[in-house]
Parts: sequence; C-alpha cells; structure tokens
Amino acid sequence: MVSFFDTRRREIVAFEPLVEGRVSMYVCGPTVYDHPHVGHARTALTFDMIRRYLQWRGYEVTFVSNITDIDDKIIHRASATGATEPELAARYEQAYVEQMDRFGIARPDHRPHATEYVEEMLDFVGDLVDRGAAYPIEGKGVYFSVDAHARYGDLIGRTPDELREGAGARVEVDADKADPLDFALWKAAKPGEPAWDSQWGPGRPGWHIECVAMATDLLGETFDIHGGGDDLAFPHHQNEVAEAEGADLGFARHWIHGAMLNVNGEKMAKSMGNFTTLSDLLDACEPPALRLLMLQTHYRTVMELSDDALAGAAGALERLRAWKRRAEAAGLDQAATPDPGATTRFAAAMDDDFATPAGLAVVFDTVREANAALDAGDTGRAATAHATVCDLAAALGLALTGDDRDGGRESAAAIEKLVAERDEARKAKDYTTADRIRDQLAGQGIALEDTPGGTIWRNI
RNA sequence: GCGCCGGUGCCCGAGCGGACUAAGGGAGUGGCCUGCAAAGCCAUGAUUCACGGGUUCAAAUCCCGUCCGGCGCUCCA
Repeated sequence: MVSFFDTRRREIVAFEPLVEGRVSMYVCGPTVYDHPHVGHARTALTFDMIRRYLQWRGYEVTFVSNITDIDDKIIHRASATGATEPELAARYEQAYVEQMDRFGIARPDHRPHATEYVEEMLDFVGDLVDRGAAYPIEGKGVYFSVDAHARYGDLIGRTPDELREGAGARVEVDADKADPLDFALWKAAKPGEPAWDSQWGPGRPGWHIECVAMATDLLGETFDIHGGGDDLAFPHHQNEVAEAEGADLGFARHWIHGAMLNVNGEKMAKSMGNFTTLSDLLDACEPPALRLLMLQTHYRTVMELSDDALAGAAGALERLRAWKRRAEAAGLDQAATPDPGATTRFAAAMDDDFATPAGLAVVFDTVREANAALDAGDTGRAATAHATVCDLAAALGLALTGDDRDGGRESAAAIEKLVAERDEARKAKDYTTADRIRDQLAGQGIALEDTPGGTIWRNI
C-alpha cells in the first residue's frame, strides 16, 4: 500500500483515496513574473514523480496545477518593464510551460489561471464574511480572521500564540488588522493597478484564496492530495486551510511538500548571483540527467545541485543508456515480462514515502544483472531484466533513448558507411585503417562500441 | 531573536536502535574481456557516520550541548 509523509499529520500515513482507484491532486504552480528556475523544476518533478508512480500503481490520477497570473510581483515587474500585467504573465507562463515540457514533466490535466476565477473567489470571500470569519477594512480590502480557526499553524506544527510572537519579527504588522496573523482575502487596488469590481470596491484577490477556488472547483470540496514546495507550507498553504475550513469545506485530505534545492552549497537567489534558470541548465546538460540527479535524492531532503553532482548523474544516465544500446544490439526478446521480484522490491521502496533513491537502486541492480546475464550468454534472463529496466524507468519518467543531438556532424548514413568500412578493415586485420576511422569519428563526437551483435555508435 | 530540518567515503546520496560486514550512482585503482579500445563483469575503497558528552546488552540511528548549513516567522517552488 502506498504510504507517504503527510505534512499536516506530521507522520507517514497509509494512503487510501477518497474514491477507490482514483486520486485527485492539486499542486501549486508558479507565479509567472520571471523565468522558471531550477527550484521550480525540482518541485514540479517531485509531483510528476508521485503522479507517475500512482499511475504505475494502477490509480487513475486527476492532476491540477495552476498558474498564478495576478500578484504583487507581477504588478511590480510589469510596471518596471513597461509591459502590461497580462502580457508579462503570458510571456512567463509560456516560458514555464516550454521548460517543463523540455524537462519531461507531464502536463497537468487542468492548468487553471487565477484571473479566470475571480468571480468564484469573490463569492467565497462573501461567504466567509457572512460567516463572520472575515472582515473588511475600509480602503484596504477584506481580511481573514484567524481567531475563527483554532488549528491555525498546525501545518508547520506551531500554535497561533507562537506564531504571534514571531509576527512582526521581520516585517511590520499592519495596525489595522484585528490580529497580526490575519491575512488578506481581497486587496483593494491602488491607482493604476489592475482591478476587478467587488462589493468592497475595486481590487484583486489574495494569493491563498486563488488556490482554494481553483482546487475546489476542479476537484471538488474534498480531494486527496495538495502539494507544493516546502516554502509554501506557511503561510500560503496554512492560509488555504484556514479559508477552506472556515467555509466548512473538507479540502485537502493530505498535504505533501517537496524540499528545496541549493546551488553549490547555497540557497539559490538572484542576490547571491547563483540564480540558475531552467532554460540555461537544460541547455548545459541533458534533461534526463537532471531528472536522474533529482530522483537520486529523496523528495523531502534538501538537495545539492553542483557541476560535480550533475556530471555524476550524466555518468549514471550513460550507464543506463549503454545497457539499452547493448540490449538492442543483442536483439533481446521484446515480449519478455518484467521480473516480479525486482518489481516488488521497487514497489516496496516507492510505497514507502516515494523512496526514489531506493527505487533507482533496484533499477541499477537490475542493469548489472542484465549485463552479467548477457555476458554469460543467458539471453532469457537478460530479456527479463531488460523488460524490468524499461518498466521501472518508465514508471520514473526516465527517458533512456539516446540523445538525438545532430548539430554539425555527419549524417547517420555517412556514419554507418564509415562504420561498415571499419568493420571490413577489422575483418581484414587492417587495424591501422580501422583505428584511423575510429579516430576520425571520435573527432566528430562519435564513439564506437564493438559488440558481438555488431558495432554501435553514439554521440559523446 | 524564535521555530523546524539537516551535517554519512574523493563527490552526489540512501539508511534513522540490532542481518551496517553503511544501498545505489559518479570518479579512482587492479584484474578479466577486447587486435587495441569502448561498453560490460569482478575486485578495491568510510573499523566509521560534524564535534563533545549521555542513555542502552546494542547508536549513523535516541537524549543534551557546541559548531556549521538550509528553511519558515516576508514574496518565493
């Protein structure tokens, strides 16, 4: 049975979906005010991995991930660059979608935009006001009253009093609020800002209400899993809980948070000069290598991104691909079925809080067994191992087909011709010619591997 | 300042009281295979898990303290 760490319960829980065989998930997407960075990729990967695993496990998954396309940051950025807010948001949303596609993140079943849900949000705010869980402040907007939510803070294991002590430690508290913990549901617009009409005057929705409106609209008042980056647990997710429960919605049954990522030992931030856009990183490495690197770290552990780590993952990916090439050259039985023992070990690892490092270990153990089997001429065992590797790699979303970079080198036909010439030379024991051809290809970034099934070439 | 989470071999990174003789990957070294390579296989690699105490028959795993890093209390994936 699938089990995972539920942030709110603060323990590993056995997962039973609301509806047998089906899972509903909502994952907070980005606020589109800048290019997506590597951190976005890690969080997206975490939930992509969970989604794919649940599917592999036989669940039908409905996956929703939003785009926050109206927010203070977008407003500030737009005014700084001269673009309108919708233009800016559209531009960066496109960048986000492109890079996630490139990274191999499956698209969500629904990708709602906050600006499409303003009506629903206003209804929601009105409902909270009617229930006495929220109050307007003239000229500022509408605020949620944390008093109405006794469990406030439970998502990060703190009490309201503890949180009040900390409030104001780093930012000045608005004196108009009834409680320093109260937060905006609706923000009154300042002159020149984008605004929607409401009974409290022109304004825009608060961040937290957006996700509540979109999630419950698409998944229902109660759904299985709400995910997001660890940094969103407080205040964003906590405030979502307060709002939803303030309106008597069941809301998320489970909360999952993905850990952050450091670059070369430091938090990634523009101020530290180590801000790495996903686009730049994906230019510099192969997407599956980055995926493999991330899967080698448990999703709840802060991970390290460094050139060394990336190079290591590239090597690991190459090991997997080398097996795939070898298996194809050997013409192994494509109809073989995966080894139940390995599959069971993989599932046991993944069922335990999505332990991808342990799951990957099963994959690599299987590759070793596959190679050994082929070395020993046991094609039956090799075919079974191969089917296992393919099945598990697919479950993890790892693409093992060779990279198809094509830039500036000879066409495949020309390469094959040279390889054939070299094979002739080798047959004639003319190793000088054979080695000359191999060196020539190496100069073009082509490496050769001689196998019993023939010579294989690949990009290096 | 307050709270939470970490510090494991050359690097990344699992493990979180007893089959740890510390998974897996990368890099290194030796061997086998190969015309030579590449790929692969085998072997090798931390007597030790930041440091100092403590609990226990037993600790990388639990407790206390110190140092270091991250996150949250502010917008953040």
